[in-house]
Amino acid sequence: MTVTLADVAARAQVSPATVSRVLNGNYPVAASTRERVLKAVDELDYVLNGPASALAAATSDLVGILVNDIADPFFGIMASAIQGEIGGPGGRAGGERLGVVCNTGGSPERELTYLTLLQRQRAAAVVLTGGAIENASHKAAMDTKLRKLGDAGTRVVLCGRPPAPETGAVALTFDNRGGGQELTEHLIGLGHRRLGYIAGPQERTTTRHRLEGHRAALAAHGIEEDPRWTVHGRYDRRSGYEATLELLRRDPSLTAVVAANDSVALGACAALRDSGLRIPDDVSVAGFDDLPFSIDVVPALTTVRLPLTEAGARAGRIAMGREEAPPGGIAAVRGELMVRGSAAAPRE
Amino acid sequence: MTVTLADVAARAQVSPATVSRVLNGNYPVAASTRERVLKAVDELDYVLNGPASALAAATSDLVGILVNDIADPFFGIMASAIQGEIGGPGGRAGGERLGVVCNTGGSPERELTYLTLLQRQRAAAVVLTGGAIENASHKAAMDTKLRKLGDAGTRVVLCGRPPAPETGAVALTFDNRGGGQELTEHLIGLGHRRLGYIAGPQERTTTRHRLEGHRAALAAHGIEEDPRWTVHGRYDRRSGYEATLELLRRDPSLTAVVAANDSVALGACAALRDSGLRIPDDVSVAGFDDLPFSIDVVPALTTVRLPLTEAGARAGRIAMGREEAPPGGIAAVRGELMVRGSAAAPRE
DNA sequence: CTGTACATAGAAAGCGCTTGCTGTGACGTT
DNA sequence: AACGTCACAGCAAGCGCTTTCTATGTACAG
Repeated sequence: MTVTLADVAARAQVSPATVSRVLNGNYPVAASTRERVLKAVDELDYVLNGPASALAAATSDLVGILVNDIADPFFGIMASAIQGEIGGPGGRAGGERLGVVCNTGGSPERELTYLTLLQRQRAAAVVLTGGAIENASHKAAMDTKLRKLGDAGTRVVLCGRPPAPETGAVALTFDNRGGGQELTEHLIGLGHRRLGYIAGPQERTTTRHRLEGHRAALAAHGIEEDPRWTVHGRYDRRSGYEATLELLRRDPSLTAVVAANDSVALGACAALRDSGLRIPDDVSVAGFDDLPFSIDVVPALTTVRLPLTEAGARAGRIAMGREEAPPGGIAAVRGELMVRGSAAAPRE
Repeated sequence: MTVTLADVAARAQVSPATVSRVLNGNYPVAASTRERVLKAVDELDYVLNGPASALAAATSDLVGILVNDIADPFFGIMASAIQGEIGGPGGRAGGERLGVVCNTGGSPERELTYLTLLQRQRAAAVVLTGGAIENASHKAAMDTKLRKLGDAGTRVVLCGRPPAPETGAVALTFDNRGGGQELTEHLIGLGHRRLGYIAGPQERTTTRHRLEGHRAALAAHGIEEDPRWTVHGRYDRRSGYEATLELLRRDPSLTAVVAANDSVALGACAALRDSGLRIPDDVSVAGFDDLPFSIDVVPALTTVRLPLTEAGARAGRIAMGREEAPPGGIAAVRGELMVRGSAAAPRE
């Protein structure tokens, strides 16, 4: 029914071994033989049996990409960049690799489940994106899993995630703390003294780091933070809208709103506008990430640019063994402050 | 080094066959035995070897999801919904399935490559989302591939794609044509007579169908279309911005702009605003898809709601064999006109 | 008390591929 | 002229699992 290696071998009048070697190209095969084999492959329309090959070779050509929320461009962009680096040559077969993105939905269980599934498939590499969940037992379980994956020969890369020492995973970490600090310092430099902050979900490293940066900036300038100025929410637009309304309710004298990310910032803008406030005249707004739409909105968003595409591509290359891991297995990726129209000096 | 089925069997004092049966749960095993096996699995921290199992059983637990652009929420939402339905029970193992999303980037070659890779992995199912590319030779190649996949036992589902008869694939098709027509008719009903249209990329079925619907509406109302009123672009915000500027340049008397999708519509809004035009007072804007942010922008977008989540979930269920395919293997999914603030009667 | 049916476990034959090792001619060397 | 050397090609042993078929023990009926 299905065409196998043996069929191709028979047709090309060679042994299965030879066919395998032609397909994998890691053993000398005479040009004429190779040609004959390729012709047979073509004529028979042969498709390699992945599982069989993975079993025999003890590695597969699967590369897993874990994301928190596939519907969020933040992850979409990274996933896209990572996938872009997968599929080129570099592996045993010099062949295509199947880059697969797995959507955890931010759930710790699913994160672990996917890792097991990937482990089961003997994935060639795994890239984990986005912040981690701060929960001791989950972190321990993850670390164990990552170490096992690594031990089994799967290359593990963390992209935009805090490092996990002891697991052998390479980490490309976003400097969320530094970015957050720089952003808030910019606002303070503009003259703002009463700044609302819309944070992401609790228990996520990204949320905590950005918030810490924000607070460090306040502290550095002797601004005492009012607890009412911080609201937690999700990393989406709607959440930004609601949180802003809440912030305004708590303290209408706020002159700036710093959002956990650009989507949230967009929601914040909408809420401010709906409340009859002008941006940046009445209230300044700042985001984080610099997603593509951020330069496009009105007014353009002051934000911190995270090199999502570059970091993703690099993570992909490292995962493919095409680029060396940074010294120590850890590299911090800095954000860049993008000064645009949504933030200006407060009135008078 | 790695723990195998045999190790578990030895530890549990049973045969490998029994362990396999416990794990797959499709053969009677005495409760006490099962317990012993599971205990051994746990103690040894055993992880099934996917490739080996796929080889022996001639099926794998991989489910492929093909998307055009993973960074676009349109696809992200569908992918998310599809994946949500994967992983539950329903398969031979009652076990987890690995839902993997593959990003084609709209490239015909990559589409085909991914399909081959999935075929190679003996995927359990494949869901293709988004419009197809209108190119005879590519379509033929795709159809051949899809038929082969189907013949090999892979369930193939098209979600938001035109049907591919003869391939045996189940199709859930969005009624882009009907939606486009209804939308434009709404605008005409409001009194608009000069409508610009920002279409998506040429050669995509989605683009063509929406545009056809738009034109059908114009024709139905005896409006002769000016060729200057249509501009083609990509399905993103920036493209909408540029196309709108172009439209305005060509004919400043336009009273409405219909966009290929919501992202494009957002870009259009920005361009209009930057041109000093108010929405909807000076120019009405309409989108398509009703992505989450569309209700949230200012003014809220009049658009056609496509039940992305529902359709994706249904496609996922069909792919998993958890829901029956629609009669004839084809179901049309209708869009729903969402009347909101971005479109109003033209002035005077 | 024997015979038949049933429930459960094991033996063993692959699934389709990779790869270490073993030929086997064709060359080049002394 | 005899003998390494090399470049290829083939043999065959698995990789770790599933599954058919068979064996065994137990229960129940006659």
